[in-house]
Amino acid sequence: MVRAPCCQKIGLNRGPWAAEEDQILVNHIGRFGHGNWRALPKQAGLLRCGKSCRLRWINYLRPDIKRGNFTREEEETIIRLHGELGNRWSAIAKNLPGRTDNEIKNVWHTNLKRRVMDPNVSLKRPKKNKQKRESSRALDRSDSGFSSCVIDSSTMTMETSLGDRIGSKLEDEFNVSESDLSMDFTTLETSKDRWNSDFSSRAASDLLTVSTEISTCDYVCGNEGEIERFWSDALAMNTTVETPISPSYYFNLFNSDNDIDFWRAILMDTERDWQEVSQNH
DNA sequence: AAATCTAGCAACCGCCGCGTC
DNA sequence: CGACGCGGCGGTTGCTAGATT
Repeated sequence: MVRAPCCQKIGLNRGPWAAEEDQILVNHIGRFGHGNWRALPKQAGLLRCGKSCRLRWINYLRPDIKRGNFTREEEETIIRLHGELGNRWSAIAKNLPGRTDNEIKNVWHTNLKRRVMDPNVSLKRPKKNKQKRESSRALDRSDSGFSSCVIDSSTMTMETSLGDRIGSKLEDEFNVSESDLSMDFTTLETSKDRWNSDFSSRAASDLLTVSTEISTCDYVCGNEGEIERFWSDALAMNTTVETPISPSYYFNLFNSDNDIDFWRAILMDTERDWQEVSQNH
């Protein structure tokens, strides 16, 4: 007896997922879980095969997925584990929380493999203003932009999972030079002097509204005197402090985008999480 | 400005291993 | 023990956006 195909493909949707399909899948799994992938699409009312649903959930919709560019540490881990394990992507993924085997496989083939072949090859910078596919933008809940702001006696480092998006924005619109950004565009590090002389007037209130626990109030960088107060408070602490940045910061940063609904959705989705983190901080 | 090339990555395909009957 | 069903995995494809010519 010939084994039945994994799904009856006639009449089923293929290709990129629509926002409505994502929503249905998320809602269904949220309510009932995913005990049986094959039965799930029928139960949920999706015109997809079970495999497609499983893949979409695991690689994209799962709430614990970490998006954004891979950090240098993650890349080193992949290279090291690939040396030990070979193309066992799922085994490698187990060592990188929030990353999927598919994503690791992609980053290996598009970037890391060449670097391993030729260590002299430079790190490729992410594309500027890269747009996600329409279907993928629909429910980009995991691209929260959650971040940290680390302040020590002489520098401020902002780190973001928004990767090239924030990097491109900073570079293009606020005259932040490449030297101030990390290779993967996830980190902006600046000295107090450079911040004051080069960034604060230029970036003004568009750039930064940092709401942190160290402050007990908001620093609206760019307003007269606020940046000085920011640094004087930071310097007075004389310690390294790590706190989350409010998603409002990103909303302010990107609020000139045409795709305002997209960013508003991210804001709404993450503000709640951020408040929880802040309360526990 | 248009055409072409390239990189990134979501999604598909087919095979495999394991559990069940 | 073998057939079957299912989930999981790795290889590959093909679409899209950005870069280059």
